[in-house]
Amino acid sequence: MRLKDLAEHLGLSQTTVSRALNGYPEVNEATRLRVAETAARLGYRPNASALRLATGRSGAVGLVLRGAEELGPHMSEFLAGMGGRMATEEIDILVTTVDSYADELAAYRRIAASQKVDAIVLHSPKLVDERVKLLKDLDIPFVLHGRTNIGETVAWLDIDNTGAIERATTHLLDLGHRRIALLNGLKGRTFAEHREIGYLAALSARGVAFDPALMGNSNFTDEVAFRYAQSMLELRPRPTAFIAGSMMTALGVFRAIRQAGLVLGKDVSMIAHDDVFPYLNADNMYPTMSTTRSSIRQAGTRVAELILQILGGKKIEEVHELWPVELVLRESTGPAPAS
Amino acid sequence: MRLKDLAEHLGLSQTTVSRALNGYPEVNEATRLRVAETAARLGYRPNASALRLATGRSGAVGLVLRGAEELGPHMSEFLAGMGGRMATEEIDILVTTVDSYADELAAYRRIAASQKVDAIVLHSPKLVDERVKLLKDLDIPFVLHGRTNIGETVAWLDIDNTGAIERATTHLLDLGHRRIALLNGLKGRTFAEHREIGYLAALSARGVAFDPALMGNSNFTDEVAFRYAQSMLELRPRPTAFIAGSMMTALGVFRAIRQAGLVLGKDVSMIAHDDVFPYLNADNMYPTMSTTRSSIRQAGTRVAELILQILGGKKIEEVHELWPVELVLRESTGPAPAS
DNA sequence: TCAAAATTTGAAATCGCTTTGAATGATCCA
DNA sequence: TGGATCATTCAAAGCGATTTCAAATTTTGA
Repeated sequence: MRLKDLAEHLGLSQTTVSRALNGYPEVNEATRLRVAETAARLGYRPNASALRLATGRSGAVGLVLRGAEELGPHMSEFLAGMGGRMATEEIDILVTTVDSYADELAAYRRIAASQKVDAIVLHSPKLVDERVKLLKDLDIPFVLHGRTNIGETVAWLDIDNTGAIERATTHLLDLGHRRIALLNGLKGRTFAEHREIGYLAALSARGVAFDPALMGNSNFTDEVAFRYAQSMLELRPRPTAFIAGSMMTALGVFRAIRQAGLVLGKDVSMIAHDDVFPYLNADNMYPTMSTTRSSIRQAGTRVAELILQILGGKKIEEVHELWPVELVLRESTGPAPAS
Repeated sequence: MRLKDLAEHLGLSQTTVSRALNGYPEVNEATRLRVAETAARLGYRPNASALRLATGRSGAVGLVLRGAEELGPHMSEFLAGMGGRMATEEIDILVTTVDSYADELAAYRRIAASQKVDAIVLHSPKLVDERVKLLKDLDIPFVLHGRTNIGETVAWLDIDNTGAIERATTHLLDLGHRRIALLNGLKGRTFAEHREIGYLAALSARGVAFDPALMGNSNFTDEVAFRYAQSMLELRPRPTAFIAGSMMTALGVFRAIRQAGLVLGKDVSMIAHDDVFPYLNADNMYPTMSTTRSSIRQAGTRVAELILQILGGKKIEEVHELWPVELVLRESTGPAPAS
């Protein structure tokens, strides 16, 4: 069913039908009603490609993922959040997976040149990230989830990683812990660097020396976390507290603690960063897990909203949001054991 | 940069340039080279919308997700698998999220009517699933991940859930277990029903009575699994073995076992179904986890391949794949404790 | 050597929509 | 009553590619 067919069916011109459906003012109200009713009855929908060609808008936003690493639980939550918001505007999300960083850059070039999307969501930035420059050169609107390239004008939404980890660390220090391990994200990623800054700031504020052996940088998988925690627990004196970068990490640390014959919340404390996965709940762990909490799904929803605003004409220098992170204390944190 | 610009730049007609780029035979080899070189140098890419309109192919496949529940770790792995394969063909994945089942049906209608995708991946089928009929009516090619509507001609790829759980159950019976709990997926979902069939078959083959109190149907979250396992472990006689529907479920069961002061692999055995998440490894658990294993990411890759075959003209009645599932025994399974 | 065949190129139609600019008829007011 | 204004409608021109059909040029073969 094309517009032409519908128009013939109605005995009207394509022009009028198109206008009627798109809410232009210069069409008789009775006609509009008749058109709307018939279109609905016949299940007419404009052909997406034609519509895009005519309007120059693709009705989609792009998301490029390095498949293996990035399409994990964090991303799927974020995606769910974005999807919810975009769905209400009937905007699609175009997911492109690539294998390498070079491929990622090429993917942006391709997407931009072929005009497949109206905007892009950029994510997992490094402190200095050339993707920003590329997207600017390509002149395609984008919102960054995270922060990068201090000083450069970019639309972004980020959580206060520094503040979160600083508070968590300080809290552990308050409880008497002095050997506090940090299982952080990959070196170079902005969020990981920010967390490190918060961690170091808290330590130095109390005059506690930083021990590089107590910091790990890796992906957030329970496996790597297990290994890290295991070897850290063999140190003497061993750490009495862990700050885990994600709930997945927390699971690994958890196992290592138990395997070492220690009790979480008593011998060893832990605070994990909780991105709020619906299937992995800090409140339902045993013992319940103290966390720094920020819903990554909500962030996805909001990023979608920001994209819509930018497409609506809002200036990117006005689009910045730094979300506070709450510290929720539960059973996994306790006073440092007497040494 | 439009085709027209490129053509002018080259002093050729759009026709010739288009042909040269698309590998038509009737163009001089020297010309073709010149065109290809210039196009590459200038970064020309055909406008996706125009190309789609002209060819009638959208170059995308659709995936409709009920956001909240479905965009979890399983789906993101599957998506990563699909994405990898589709990327090599420069086919996009269009992710649409919806809130309800009714919305899902409406989404398919919309997608089909607006011709946004060339094919659809249908997933998470129920034993009887009206979405199949809808997609057939809409006359849009699709591949089903899973199975449904026995007897109906559909292209599908599924794993042998029945066989997997039957073997797992049988193995536990062999170890002397008689009270075996099954934490299954949602009632009505094909895979869950298939697993139940395998479970019941194994029990009845050994003359072990089925106890409804030992079966749970729910989503695969560690939280629900924890609750189920917790209450099952309060039964007397209590279950001595668990079959967990996923690795997330296993984590919950794990915690419940430990909370009850029991030891996994000794007091209680467990076999979990492992979809092979890169961030949650059965080999690295403590104790290591016995599993029925089948990579959902590989399934995604293969489903993408099947879609390409169908788009290439392969008949859907020739597209069926039933994948065997391996049983990998590790430390979480042991002989039933003397009662 | 010259008509026929093969090679190479291009003009214009097409895909299905939006939107510009013009036309039609109805309404208004002096 | 008649010119100006308003409200509706439509024909046709894009949007940027592919593809049909025709034309120009070269090559072939008797």
